[in-house]
Amino acid sequence: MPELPEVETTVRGLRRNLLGRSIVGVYNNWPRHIVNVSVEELRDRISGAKIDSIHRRGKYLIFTLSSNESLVIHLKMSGSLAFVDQVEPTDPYAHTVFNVGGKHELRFHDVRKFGRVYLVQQSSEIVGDLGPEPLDESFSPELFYTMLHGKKRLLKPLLLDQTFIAGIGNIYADEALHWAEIDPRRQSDTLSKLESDTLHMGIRHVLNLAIERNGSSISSYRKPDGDPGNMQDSLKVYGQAGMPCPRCGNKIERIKLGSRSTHFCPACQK
DNA sequence: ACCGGAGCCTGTTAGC
DNA sequence: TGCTAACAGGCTCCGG
Repeated sequence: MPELPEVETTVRGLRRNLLGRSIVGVYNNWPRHIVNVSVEELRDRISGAKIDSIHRRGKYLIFTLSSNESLVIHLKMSGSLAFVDQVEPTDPYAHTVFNVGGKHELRFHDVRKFGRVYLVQQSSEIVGDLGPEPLDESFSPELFYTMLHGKKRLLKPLLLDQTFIAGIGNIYADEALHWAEIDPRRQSDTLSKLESDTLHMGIRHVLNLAIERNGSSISSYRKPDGDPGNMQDSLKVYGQAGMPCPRCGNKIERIKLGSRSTHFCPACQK
């Protein structure tokens, strides 16, 4: 589910409420949620630690603790994080819950249980292999062109490869390619400099717009305050198979690419 | 190096 | 209306 914009929205929402608070307890009812330590060890090591900062890297959330360790969370397909008053009714899908500051909880709600929690000395142990951040200054059009020509792969699956570029998922890959009028079935090293520059712009445009709109809530994604995002209403191709392309009016198609559903307009994406 | 398929889970939706 | 199969925003592992 959540891609870069949804994770970024979550991070921004959590910063407002969590910075400076101490973790006082951990509850878990699905041990596989927590990857590299037991629930007991996690509880022992983070209880009493203060949350010093919250960052995003790709689709990971990184909580830096005063104990000099980092709590790293990946929401995977159906995860969301909610900051709630402890008196809120129990959520049966909140498989991991952090008690923060006594009267509040950070609840990791995750219906499909794919989400993961790690406790590490250095966040690089988890996020070290990720590709560049698409919204960073350092991710230049020139760098992107070089990256694309360093591979011979189908464009769409390449954009989903987190070691190639971090944070893009199925929705925003399709949206960025549509914005740039580029066919998702193209080979990465066949893009001209102009096409590469346009796709670079499309990626940034689509991600920034989605952040501005607090992400896409197609089914389960929620902001930390429980409200949905708004970007789902602005999607041009994702989930729009059979509908007219908003740019040229031709029918949007859905195909499989890299075993992921891919939505595009065969008329205006060349 | 790259691709496709299976697996991890459960809920919702499309189709018969 | 009711059942079944397909599908879902992610990612990893495996074999070819």
